[in-house]
Amino acid sequence: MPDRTYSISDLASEFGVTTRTIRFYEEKGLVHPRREGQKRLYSAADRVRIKLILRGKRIGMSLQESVEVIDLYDPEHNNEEQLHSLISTVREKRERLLQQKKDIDDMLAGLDEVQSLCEQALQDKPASPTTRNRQRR
DNA sequence: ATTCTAACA
DNA sequence: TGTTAGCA
Repeated sequence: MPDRTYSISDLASEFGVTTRTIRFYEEKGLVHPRREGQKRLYSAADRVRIKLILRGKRIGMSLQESVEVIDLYDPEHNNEEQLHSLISTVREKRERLLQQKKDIDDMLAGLDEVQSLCEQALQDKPASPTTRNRQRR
């Protein structure tokens, strides 16, 4: 049954998002589920597409960026122009991640310093009565 | 009970 | 995106 279909709530609950989020992606043209009257019917392919979009979101990609990557799986768009576009996107993504890594390392260093000062202050000061009570247990 | 559209926060 | 209203 590889041709199973999913309701919008099926996918929403599976991916931990609201149905609004999935409809929102459709508004943005990220997915085009087929309809059965008014109701949306998502195919296994639609499901994968949404999964990839959410993954891209987690690693900081914009919805548009995710679409660019996802479209590579579509033979129709594997032309030279698209590939150049993707290479450009990947390069920019790499630069952004490196910058984030630097910012995180700097902040981590700052936190180490603060923690060190706090521990130092506790060590140089005699334990308060309440602290002694906790230590006794 | 579910889903849908539309509109507003 | 969340929420909410009013339908089907």
